[in-house]
Amino acid sequence: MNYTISEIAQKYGLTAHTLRYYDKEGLLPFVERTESGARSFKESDFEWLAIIICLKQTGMPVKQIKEFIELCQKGKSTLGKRLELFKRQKKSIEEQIKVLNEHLNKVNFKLWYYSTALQRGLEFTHKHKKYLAETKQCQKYVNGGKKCG
Amino acid sequence: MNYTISEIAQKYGLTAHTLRYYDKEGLLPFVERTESGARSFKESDFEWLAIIICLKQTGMPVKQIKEFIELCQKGKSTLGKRLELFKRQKKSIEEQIKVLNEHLNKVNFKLWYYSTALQRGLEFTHKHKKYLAETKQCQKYVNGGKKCG
DNA sequence: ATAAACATTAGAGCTTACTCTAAGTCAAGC
DNA sequence: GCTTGACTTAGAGTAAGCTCTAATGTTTAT
Repeated sequence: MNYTISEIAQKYGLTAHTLRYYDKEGLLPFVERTESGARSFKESDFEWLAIIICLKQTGMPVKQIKEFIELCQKGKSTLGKRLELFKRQKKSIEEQIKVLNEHLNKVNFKLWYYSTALQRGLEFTHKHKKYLAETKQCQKYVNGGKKCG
Repeated sequence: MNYTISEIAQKYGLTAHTLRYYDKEGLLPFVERTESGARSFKESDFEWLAIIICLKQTGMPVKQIKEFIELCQKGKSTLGKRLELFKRQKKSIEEQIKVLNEHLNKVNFKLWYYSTALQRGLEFTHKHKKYLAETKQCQKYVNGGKKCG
């Protein structure tokens, strides 16, 4: 079973434009063509697309994804390099998650701050003693006592 | 104690250019100036900078951060809107973390795949029975049985 | 007092990742 | 046979977020 570019675009939540752009950038060398030149995706391409989208969404630039695809094309002599690439990407994702969790704490603090302020109908200032005391308490709550923004 | 733009740039891992750009975009209306016109940051600006960087790193565009800063400038009548803003941002961050965790699974699978392939000195094909069996096993291991890539 | 090392501005330029347009080709249905 | 709609390409345009330049001014150190 073969698929057109717009079927694939829909399946992966992209546009046909974007897929052609990826192709032009060298991300889709595996995609075959019909006699008349139209791209013809097959089931075995799905895994490629999934990994491209994964790398994309974890912040890898298009150029670097292209390099990975090229490594894959070169055969098993590049297995080591590919392993290294994924080790780096794993570290990068873990770091991103860590940063996001820290920011989530900050946002939780702001949520607490604004909902408390709203409840009382007044905006606290940083000189407000009660605010300071409660801030400390909240900090304890949201991130185990570390200082937060 | 007051700080120059490059001191602040260094402290927050930005460039002076970027800080001026943020200022131009309306993100730093609280920054004061010296007699001669140079920006003069003070300690009370640190919290602003921290929250701007937090919103930035959690994917909020500069324009939207500007809107938040403007809300803050308008006083307590905007507390409700600010609360809403942070509720949305919290959801957004949680979604980002969720997506990254899913991708981390995919990357862990690739790590397992490449390190196994390297150990044996051969690249598995998808028709390889042993590969398929082990893929199933690995999938169980990395994400509790959900299909991955 | 003079040079070096900062600061300022407006505005141009760059990169990434699309996003769209124009002009054309091809296959299917009426 | 002709229209419709999906495909193709090259290449222009766009938006975000910087990044840098040029011209100028100010502060600091010798």
